[in-house]
Amino acid sequence: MSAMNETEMVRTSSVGWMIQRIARHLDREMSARLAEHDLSILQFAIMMTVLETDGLTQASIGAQYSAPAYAISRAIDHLEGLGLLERRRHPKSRRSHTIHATEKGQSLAPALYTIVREVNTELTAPLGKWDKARFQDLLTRLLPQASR
Amino acid sequence: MSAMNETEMVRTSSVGWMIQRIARHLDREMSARLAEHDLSILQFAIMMTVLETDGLTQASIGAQYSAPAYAISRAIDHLEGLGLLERRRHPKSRRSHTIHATEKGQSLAPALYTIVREVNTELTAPLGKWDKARFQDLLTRLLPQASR
DNA sequence: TCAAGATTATTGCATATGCAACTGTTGTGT
DNA sequence: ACACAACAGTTGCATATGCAATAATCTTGA
Repeated sequence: MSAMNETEMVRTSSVGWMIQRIARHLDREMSARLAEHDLSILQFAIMMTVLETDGLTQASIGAQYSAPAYAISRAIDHLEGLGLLERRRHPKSRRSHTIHATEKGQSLAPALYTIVREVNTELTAPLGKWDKARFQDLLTRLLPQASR
Repeated sequence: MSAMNETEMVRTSSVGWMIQRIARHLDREMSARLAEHDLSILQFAIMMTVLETDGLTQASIGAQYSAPAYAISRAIDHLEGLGLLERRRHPKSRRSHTIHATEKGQSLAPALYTIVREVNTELTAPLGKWDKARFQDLLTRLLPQASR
């Protein structure tokens, strides 16, 4: 404790600081792997969302990540340009679209799953099975807060 | 398990996915509070680093976050413009600078500490004392990986 | 010693991102 | 039915960011 100034104390005791560090590493790792498919992280996240639930509106996709509407709009422009998704008219409302994965989009799924699994495996390598489960549980308890 | 497709399984079992979610929330939270001081998150991180260790070179600051040199360069331009830091000639090498907090920079420290503490308190609110310590320990074990 | 390569920092340019304004549509209250 | 507010999505513009090229300096090894 003798050689530690206040800044260091604030930093080393900060859970947020550590999470940011890890997240930035994950960002770089994911970006590097997604570049091969010409996808940004947000575009990837949207693909995953649409693969999980077909036919969502842009607004409801955005709500999942608290992402602003314009970001979703542009990301879907890109994904539509790649032929992975398509906008269809909403059956009930003329101002919204429903978003659907194309054949090509669905065929990309396995590659995306692989990326997620690999990055996760690498990240959690230092943890044993028990610790990993515990960690996952702790994160889950923090998530609802983060989604507000 | 019946109503869960593969995408959902990949997502919900992904530690990285959860960390990203939490980190984005933290980003927004921090950015909002730092905006008042006209600081980005990187600029804030650099301030913290310099407050912790005075006289580092830009390269060594960058190494802390695996941040590219140009990002440090421009962030320090900004911080110098605000009068929080200053570049001085390195005593041994004419191509590097040493970075120092000004009076004004040092006087900003308490405000920065407060922001870190508040955001952390809010984040870890759902955890009890024991869980929080456990969480911190787990993160610490993942960090070395993330720093590579 | 000195040429070749590595290091430190900066900058021009293209792309990405955030904010605010805009269009078109739907909901609400009178 | 109508005016007005709220909502879904898009886009122009300014700023931020990433990449590659540059300049200056230092290190290394023949």
